[in-house]
Amino acid sequence: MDAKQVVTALSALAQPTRLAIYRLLVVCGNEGMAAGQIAEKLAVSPATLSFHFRSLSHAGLIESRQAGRFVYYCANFGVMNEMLAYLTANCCAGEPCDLLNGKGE
Amino acid sequence: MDAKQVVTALSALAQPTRLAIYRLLVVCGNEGMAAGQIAEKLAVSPATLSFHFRSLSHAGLIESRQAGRFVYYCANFGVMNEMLAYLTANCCAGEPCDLLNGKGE
DNA sequence: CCATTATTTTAATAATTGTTTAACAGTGGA
DNA sequence: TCCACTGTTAAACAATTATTAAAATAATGG
Repeated sequence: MDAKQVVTALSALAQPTRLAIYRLLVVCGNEGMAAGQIAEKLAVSPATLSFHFRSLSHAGLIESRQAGRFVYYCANFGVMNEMLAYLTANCCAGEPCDLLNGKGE
Repeated sequence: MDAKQVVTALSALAQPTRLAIYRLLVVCGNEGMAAGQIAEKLAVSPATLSFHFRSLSHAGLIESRQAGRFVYYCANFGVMNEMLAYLTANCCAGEPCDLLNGKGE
């Protein structure tokens, strides 16, 4: 994962509505949740929601699947893991440190 | 850490120059690096750099200390850890899962 | 097929953000 | 004190982004 992709992912999450969408989907796990249900839960208009889905999808943070009339969205954990790895990699020039809760070094 | 703080932190990192600054400081560890050295390394004008420092500082992601004429900046790992925790918390409704590389549940 | 429900697209507007230039403010040495 | 060095601040501009409403597309069941 390169810097550009990380910026795309961070930008996608750096917005209150999109962060709320993502958090909701993280909790839902692989089942995901239908777009309409998310709209209702977060009190966001369908058009606005769709706009934000696009941003999160483009970043690879969420995925969708159609089921009947409904479109289910779910979080893609792989991209999140790669992003976290990028942010914390090579901490403290590789020297032992306890700064990153066991993720560093 | 609440959603608003997380959005602030994510926004701060969601920009190529600021992400580069942060990555550089993560590698530097507690020593940090002087503003001028960062400007040179990243080929960014002092004014632009200062603008971005402000954003990162406001988010709590970096800290500064004056040493003579120089201002040293270093990463604040605590805020990063809190942000990561927020993003991955309560994954899959708390059910066992391997989606978040051992950080979930 | 047609009516209904669900979601996306488009276009317009308002708000936010990044960069540049120039001026300003500390620090330390001559 | 004066001066060079470091870094910050302020104002102006260009570019990007979020939101809304309206129209368009897609899928289902009668």
